Amino acid sequence: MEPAFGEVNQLGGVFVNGRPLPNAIRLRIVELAQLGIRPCDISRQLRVSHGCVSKILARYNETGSILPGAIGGSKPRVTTPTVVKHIRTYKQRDPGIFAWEIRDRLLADGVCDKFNLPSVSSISRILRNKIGNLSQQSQYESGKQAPHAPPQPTIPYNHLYSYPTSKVPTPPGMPTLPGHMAMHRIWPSSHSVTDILGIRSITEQQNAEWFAHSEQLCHSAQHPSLPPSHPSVTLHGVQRHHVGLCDRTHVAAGQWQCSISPQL
DNA sequence: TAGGTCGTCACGCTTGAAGCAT
DNA sequence: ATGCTTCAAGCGTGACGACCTA
Repeated sequence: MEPAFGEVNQLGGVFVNGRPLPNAIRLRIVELAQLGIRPCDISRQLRVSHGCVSKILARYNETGSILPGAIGGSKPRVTTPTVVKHIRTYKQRDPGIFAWEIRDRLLADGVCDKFNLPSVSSISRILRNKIGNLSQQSQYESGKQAPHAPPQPTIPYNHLYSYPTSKVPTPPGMPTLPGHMAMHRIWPSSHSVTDILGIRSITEQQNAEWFAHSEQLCHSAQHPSLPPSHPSVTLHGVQRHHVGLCDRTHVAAGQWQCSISPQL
């Protein structure tokens, strides 16, 4: 089956319906806005719809993060963290316990009522997916951690996109600042828009244009306070120098690394 | 007044967890 | 136990209307 290679919007930009824009573009939107460039100009320059630019900027202003939200899934209607915790406890106390027994105990202990009681299959899934390596984990724990095979970092529920584990996830409690979100992350695996679209070369070229163009826009934009050649831009406490804001050598759509060092 | 800008929303789409069926 | 379906979340686009400016 031939995969869909995205669509082209009215501005000539390539997008995948239903999928978020690459982080590189999202960051560019915020950066250009920080430079004082108007959203309509950003929209035209990045070939992203005005509504999208507006939405991303609004989200950034509200949350301080440019990252897209977690797509898919549904709210934990029954298997809440508390329920999972109790299931884990039951399993630890009695490794041979059956799913239906766990279900009964959840009800008996008042952890759940008849309305939010997980099904047996749900409990089985929890046991398999979330507590499946319990015995292995407890071995590690009892043995003061295995020297190798470090445990996966606990990903908070409803986390944003799970990025490849080789990349550093945003620590819990740490605000998702542009500097941290850090474009050290790459776009999700096979769903990478740039990979799907095969637009890396395009976006690279576009980025080069953006840098050149944004420089012009810096001059033309009503932002006289910004020195045209080496503006210092602060993104939520993350100050960056140089017009490009990122090392050009690091620019590659979807794998955009910025040399950002938070100013402490 | 015309053209540009901006915020908002409906739409069609993707995604993934929960729940159900086999 | 496994595979399928359902559902709810988020995505970007495109269009609309209100507002602003020359």
